[in-house]
Amino acid sequence: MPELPEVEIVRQSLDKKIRQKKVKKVIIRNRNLRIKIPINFKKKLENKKVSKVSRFSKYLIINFYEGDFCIIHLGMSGTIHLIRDNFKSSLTNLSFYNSPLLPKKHNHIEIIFDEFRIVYNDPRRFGFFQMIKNNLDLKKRFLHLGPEPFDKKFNLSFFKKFITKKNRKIKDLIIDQKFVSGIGNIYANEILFLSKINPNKKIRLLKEDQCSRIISDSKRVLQKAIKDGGSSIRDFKNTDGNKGGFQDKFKVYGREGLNCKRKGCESIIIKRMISNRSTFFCNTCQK
DNA sequence: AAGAGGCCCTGATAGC
DNA sequence: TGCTATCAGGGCCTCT
Repeated sequence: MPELPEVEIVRQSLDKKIRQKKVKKVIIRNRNLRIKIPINFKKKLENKKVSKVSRFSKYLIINFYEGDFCIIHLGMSGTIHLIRDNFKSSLTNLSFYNSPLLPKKHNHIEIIFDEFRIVYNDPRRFGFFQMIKNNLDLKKRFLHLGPEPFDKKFNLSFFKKFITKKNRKIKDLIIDQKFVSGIGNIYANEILFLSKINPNKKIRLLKEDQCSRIISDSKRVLQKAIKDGGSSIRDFKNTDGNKGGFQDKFKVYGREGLNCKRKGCESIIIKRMISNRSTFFCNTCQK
């Protein structure tokens, strides 16, 4: 669920809250995430001061003045919650668990600042936290990933390098993070609808203008999602991506059996499995 | 060696 | 009511 736009929205609100703040204390409630939280994790975070929160692809990056970084990936179901601590004594008791904003189960990590804490919740445990010790290691960490859709490197000549003699379906290519990073299943569906390309289309059969179209529509769809989601968040409410405004604007995702939204098209949206993911499209206007 | 498919995990929902 | 099956899909892994 959290794809690049959702992660960017979390980044913006998190950055506003914790920039220039010092981590006072870390509590590990449950170490079991995709990467098990190591014993020394607490030590590596405590007493460090946040310079900013950045992002690459679907990864949040907490930058510290000490020169190291904390990467957070939300996986499928990770959410970050801001809980205000009204009393200093709440550092040692659990009264804040009465907050209606905080789920009762699956809270894994708490990072405590003065007057508030952020709580990482993740029922399915596909997310993870990881400390990175310096800039060089951070670069290495993302070396296997393709450019973001907004990157100048994501252009026609780059695209064409990936399509020679390939028997892959276009849907499979654009959710491949080694090709372009940040696009997940939902936005892949939306991008291909906007581009009028059938998700089953073999990439070797794509015309040049269709490649260009996919490139520009990727940028367009993600940028609009960020704008819509960004305008709907205030303060730091539940950062579940589905709470943003974009889900009402899906043209195809989740719309199996409903009318195609393209003007003049009278077909209905169908659902097929492609690359083991649900794929929604109009078989009439997506060629 | 590219591409298909499986696995990790829990919650929501469907069907009997 | 309570059971089982299926789906959700990001990233990584294995198999052919």
